[in-house]
Amino acid sequence: MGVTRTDLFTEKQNEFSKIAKVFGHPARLAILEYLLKSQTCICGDLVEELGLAQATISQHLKELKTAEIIKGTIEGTSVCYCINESKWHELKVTFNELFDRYPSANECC
Amino acid sequence: MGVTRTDLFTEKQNEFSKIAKVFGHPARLAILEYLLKSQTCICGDLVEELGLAQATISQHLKELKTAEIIKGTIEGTSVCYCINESKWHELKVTFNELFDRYPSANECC
DNA sequence: GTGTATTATCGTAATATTGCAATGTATAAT
DNA sequence: ATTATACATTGCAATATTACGATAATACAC
Repeated sequence: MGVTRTDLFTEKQNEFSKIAKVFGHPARLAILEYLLKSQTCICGDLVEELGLAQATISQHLKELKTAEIIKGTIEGTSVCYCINESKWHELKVTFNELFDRYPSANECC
Repeated sequence: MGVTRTDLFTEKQNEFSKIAKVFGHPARLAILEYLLKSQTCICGDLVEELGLAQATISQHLKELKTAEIIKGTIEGTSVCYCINESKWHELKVTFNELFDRYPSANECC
């Protein structure tokens, strides 16, 4: 017990929840918002921007990269991060597909 | 250590991540999808529908209710659940506000 | 009242996540 | 080659989440 029963759910449900979980931490949201705001790739400033330790930021960046929400390209001694545009658009569609499934004529409470 | 540093982030970031976290579990997604599909309130069938124990379902329902994503109205001895329409629409807007923040002219990697 | 059905809550075990110091790795500059 | 800089990784402690059996709590039927 204590382990998520992914076997009980559909592939889609597991995939979606995995992505949602990445958005489910304020540090990762802060990173994404900073990348959105900066209009370009960010090389390193993140540790100063957020108040977290370098190791912690690195860990969050890794999760964002694993989920393919951001890309990181090595630029000399630093790494430039930016949002993965195609994935970002894909996510917008995915989330909207869920939200739009609300029935227009719902006879409910 | 081990505790999310909510103090470092904006109210909005903390709120958003809290909602995203609710979507971050396949069982809760499965519940929501079932509610979307059923077109009306569901009284209890959820335990049979998903393969999880009653206590576990109840716990997930509680989190969905706490986040105000669903409503539960007592109907005799059972409880009828349905999606909170206004919150649902609000969430769609909130998520789209994030996704639409991607700069149209991004000079990036 | 008693019994039944339905859902909530409690207690607890297993696992996951978060955060950070310390250390490792890789590139650049001198 | 040495040093400095920027990140990544490791190891660990604190906390959170997930799951479920057992046990309430509540409403209904009788």
